[in-house]
Amino acid sequence: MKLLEIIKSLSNQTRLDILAWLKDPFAYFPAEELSDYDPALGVCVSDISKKAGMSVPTVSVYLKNMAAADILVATRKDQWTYYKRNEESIQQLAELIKDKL
Amino acid sequence: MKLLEIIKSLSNQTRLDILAWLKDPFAYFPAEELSDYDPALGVCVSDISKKAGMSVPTVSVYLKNMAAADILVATRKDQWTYYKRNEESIQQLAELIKDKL
DNA sequence: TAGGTATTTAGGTAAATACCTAAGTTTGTC
DNA sequence: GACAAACTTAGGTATTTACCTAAATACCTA
Repeated sequence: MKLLEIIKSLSNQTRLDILAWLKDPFAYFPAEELSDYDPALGVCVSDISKKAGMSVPTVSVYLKNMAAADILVATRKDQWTYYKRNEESIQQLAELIKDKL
Repeated sequence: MKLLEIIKSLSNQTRLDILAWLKDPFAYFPAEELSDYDPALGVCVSDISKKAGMSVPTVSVYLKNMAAADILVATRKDQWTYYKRNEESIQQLAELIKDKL
């Protein structure tokens, strides 16, 4: 668990927002986009970029970095890449801050 | 507690290191600098900058930002500014990540 | 008031990050 | 194979951050 990498992957508002949106997709994404939502997969890049109001490439890189830091998990399926939160990592991060930081 | 501000105040290695050094000053600072160390105050700017191997102004700004984010507490005494960790804030941060992030 | 030490503020350059558009890749469908 | 949809990679500009030196401020002591 590389603390600095994680912190950097979280150090802008959009990235923090994405994490919040993915915590409860039904509260933040339009129902029609979630018609076949699978919690094991998460939400696809274009839906997230739409929600963020940013270009797909920008958001794609954000997500990729967050996945590299192990805060998100990416799953490629057909032509989509889905992202979901890595809850275990997030809890580990909390523990690390609590005990080690 | 402004999460983004806190995260930004922690998003470089030196700042993380400072937090670690202040957790156990006797393990990281030369004994002679700590001859009248007071845990209620912490360590002064110039000692921290020496330990970091960076200029005093650079470290002064780091410390100031971390204090603005409430992660450190600054105390001015005579011509020195001492910094110590804000343990309560750090625990709050851990809780926030655990429950809200 | 003069001079010294500790710190902060200002101002500058270099590197990193934020975003975009355009171009390429992957995968599915006709 | 041609085309479309979703995504990634490349490449560019603008803003932010890193870090320095120089100058200003604060506070002590003679």
